[in-house]
Amino acid sequence: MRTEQARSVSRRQKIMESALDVFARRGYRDAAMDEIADAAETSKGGVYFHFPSKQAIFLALLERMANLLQGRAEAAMAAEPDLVAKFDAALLVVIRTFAAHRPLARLFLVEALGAGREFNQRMLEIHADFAGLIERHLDEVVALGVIPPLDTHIAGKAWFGALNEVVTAWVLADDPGDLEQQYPALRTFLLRSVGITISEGSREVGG
Amino acid sequence: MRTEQARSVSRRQKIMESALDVFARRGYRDAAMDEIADAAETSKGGVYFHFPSKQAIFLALLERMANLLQGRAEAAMAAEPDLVAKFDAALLVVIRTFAAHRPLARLFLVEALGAGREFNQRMLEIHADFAGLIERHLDEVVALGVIPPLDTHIAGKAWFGALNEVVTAWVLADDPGDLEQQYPALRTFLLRSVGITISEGSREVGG
DNA sequence: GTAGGGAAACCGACGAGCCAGTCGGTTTAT
DNA sequence: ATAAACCGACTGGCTCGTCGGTTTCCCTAC
Repeated sequence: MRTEQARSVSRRQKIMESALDVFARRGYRDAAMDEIADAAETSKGGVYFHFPSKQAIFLALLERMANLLQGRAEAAMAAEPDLVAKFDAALLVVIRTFAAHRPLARLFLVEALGAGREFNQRMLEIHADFAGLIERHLDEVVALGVIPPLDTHIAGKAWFGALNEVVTAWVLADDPGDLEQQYPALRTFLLRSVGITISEGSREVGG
Repeated sequence: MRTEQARSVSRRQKIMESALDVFARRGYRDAAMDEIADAAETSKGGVYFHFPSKQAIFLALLERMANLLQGRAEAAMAAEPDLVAKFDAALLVVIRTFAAHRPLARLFLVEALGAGREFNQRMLEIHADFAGLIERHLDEVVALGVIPPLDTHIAGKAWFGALNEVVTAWVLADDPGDLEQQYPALRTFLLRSVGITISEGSREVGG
């Protein structure tokens, strides 16, 4: 009973890993269920035993990624006392997560948008969640008087958009360099946009 | 001869309009050539007489849009003497263009990303072109000492990304309001990010 | 410790639908 | 008459999801 459940969970996991791989390689539309099944060393029927549809696999992958990112970012922020340091930690965590998982980043940032109407609503929510997270923290910082008042709603969206563009460009590049190298400049830019001016070297990016 | 060419050109135009409509309604993958043909009041063979493939139609649409936007933005900038005013004009033109053509904006910002690997490269170039345009103008402004030095390369990308996110959210929203209302806040945000602080009312948005 | 029953997990051929692009033939304009 | 423009049935290929059947696993009874 216990072992059966465990096996089922691990099969499910394996299918998700394989699906991620195939989706990342082919894109959502061109990923065939047969190929996902092969990659997971099972059959199409086996895949359909664990997931009701192709869409469901993709959605599950999307949720997992969103939760992972948001969880990591919030944990990183919680661990830092200083407000600017909180921000740095979150930005760095997101950039490093994407840097370490380019196919996944591609899936998340590129394929998901164009995969079909069914996914747009969910993507919109995910974007809004992240932008909202930023917005709330900015509100906090404004309330404490650390930075001058500003439209935090648009700032949240704009920050998210800026980060999104930088990572997306890296994802699509033929010869992507090290994404993390873009962190200092992006950090400076974002901080300045809300009225905090800091010399770039004030925090090391050491790993 | 003259009339024949003119007819051919106008047929081509009509096919592009119809294709834009169908692509915007269904998305690239789900848009059938038969439907495009019907919408253009012609047949599939007729469409294939004017375009070699489905991809080619989409690419033509993409180019047209990119040229239109870039042309309008540059013209708007050229017409303004003041540096900040140039920026305002360009931003406003882009926002208004998208605001007036939501389906087209959807196609350009959303569908194009997931339409297939063939389009990613072109999209990357288009993004880079716009970011580069911004970057060059920022360089100019920095050189004149109007704003403090900064990494204009990342700033170009970030500006583009911020604008992109705001417009994309509007494109995907169930109940999109007036995009142009987001202009003042976005403008303030972007200007502040490069070290220019201006009260929001310093330029009216009147149409 | 092992037989056997039942359920969970798995398999893969098949049905059914979809659609880009082709091509031989037809219309229209000059 | 000639060539550009147009038509639409058809081909070839693809793939999601189904379903009847098979295997593997676990648990109980003896």
